[in-house]
Amino acid sequence: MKKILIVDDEKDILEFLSYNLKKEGFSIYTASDGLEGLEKTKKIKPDLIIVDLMMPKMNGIEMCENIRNDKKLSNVIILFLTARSEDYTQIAALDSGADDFIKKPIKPKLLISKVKSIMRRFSLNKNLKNYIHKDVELDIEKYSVKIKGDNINLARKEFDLLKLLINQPGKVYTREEILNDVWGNDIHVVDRTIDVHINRLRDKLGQKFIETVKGIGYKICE
Amino acid sequence: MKKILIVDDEKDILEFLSYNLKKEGFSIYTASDGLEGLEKTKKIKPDLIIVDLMMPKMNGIEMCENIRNDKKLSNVIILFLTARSEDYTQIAALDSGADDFIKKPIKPKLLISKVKSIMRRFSLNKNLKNYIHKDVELDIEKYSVKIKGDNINLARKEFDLLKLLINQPGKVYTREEILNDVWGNDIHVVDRTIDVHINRLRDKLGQKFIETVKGIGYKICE
DNA sequence: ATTGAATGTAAACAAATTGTAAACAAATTA
DNA sequence: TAATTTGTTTACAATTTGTTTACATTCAAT
Repeated sequence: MKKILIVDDEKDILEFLSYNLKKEGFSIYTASDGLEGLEKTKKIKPDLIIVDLMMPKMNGIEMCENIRNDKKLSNVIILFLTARSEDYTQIAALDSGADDFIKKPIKPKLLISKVKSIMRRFSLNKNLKNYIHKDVELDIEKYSVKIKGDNINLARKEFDLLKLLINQPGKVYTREEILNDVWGNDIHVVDRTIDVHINRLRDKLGQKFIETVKGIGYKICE
Repeated sequence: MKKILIVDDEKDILEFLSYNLKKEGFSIYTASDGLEGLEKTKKIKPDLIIVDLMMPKMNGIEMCENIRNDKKLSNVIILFLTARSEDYTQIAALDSGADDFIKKPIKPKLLISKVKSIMRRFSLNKNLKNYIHKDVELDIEKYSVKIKGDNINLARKEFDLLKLLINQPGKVYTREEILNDVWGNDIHVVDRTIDVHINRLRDKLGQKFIETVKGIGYKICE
């Protein structure tokens, strides 16, 4: 389920947006100022953030800049809430890395349509994602993996396998899931093959990065 | 240079937008109705389209839907021009695949900021004039390549291939991407042809400039 | 502690991918 | 037109990657 973080100092707006977006099946999280918003962004890793331009402590633009400067958060979509069409503020906001605007007063139908539309648009480019977990950094576009900044070499299957597991560190992937995702439905290999690849990954990533869950499958340690 | 197609039936607006965007260094193409817009989109393959919602023959939404249904054109960014903030029209437009809106009356500064911002977001540095990476220097206009300042001679395909790869050093280009970009959608050659050209490039640029990513494709070493 | 299933691991083998040279075709130039 | 350059295909060698197997080890349940 897609996660949306809403950041606004006005309680009414938080509730109004929460209500309307929850109805559409999104997981909603809230924060009431920029600092809290930034913290929750790091913790929750939402798919999309709706943030008010004007807030106490840290305004929306600062928050946006902070997020854009953090490699780990670079995939998130940011929508701004603006009171009126303040052109110059918008320019600053766009330059800070915003993806779109929603103008107050907020109209539910347009809001939902906009949120869905922009998510759809972005999910098209989702194979450009990066994953960072602990010391391991995975760049899909470059097909490269770094440990503590040093490049290491993974064979294709090893890469695909790691890519799957690192999607959700902590989640146990069963052998069946792994076979389905990495090998596909058509190709049939003995499931012990997975073990061999896991083994090779451990050689390259360190023994403690991937954990065995006996009788089930494998997971990446949180 | 980035190509922008502007589609509007009002001549004044075409000229106004053309003027402002040309000043910023974009290549501007125009069309005066949806049908013409669609045709020119296919022919020109612009990076971005600015299209009026209300037009004769084929309106903006229909045109947008047509474009979004064509796989070959799916990367283009579409901005809508709307007369007022007509919410229901906007919803339809978003659902049809629009990326953003510009509201009339158009304010040049905001327009340009918006165009640049959205382009930055969707595609990085394509179509620059010169590329310099390590000792290799590539001048698109002169069709020339220098290594440590010395001119070397590349055949056309070799040049096109290098031009693509050097766009994003480190990014792995799959054989499919390469075929699409260097040869185009229509021309079909065996993909081993790429290997041969890579080989020749290596002979000329040095063996270590281009790296093989087995099972995926090629990339330029960072 | 014993047992047996699950997993780790090394090695052998199989398959796939790429490098490379050479032959030929097509395009360009003189 | 002939000569030259460029582009494509092919064949085969070299290399890398993937899979299986066999045996060792671990771990949990008894």
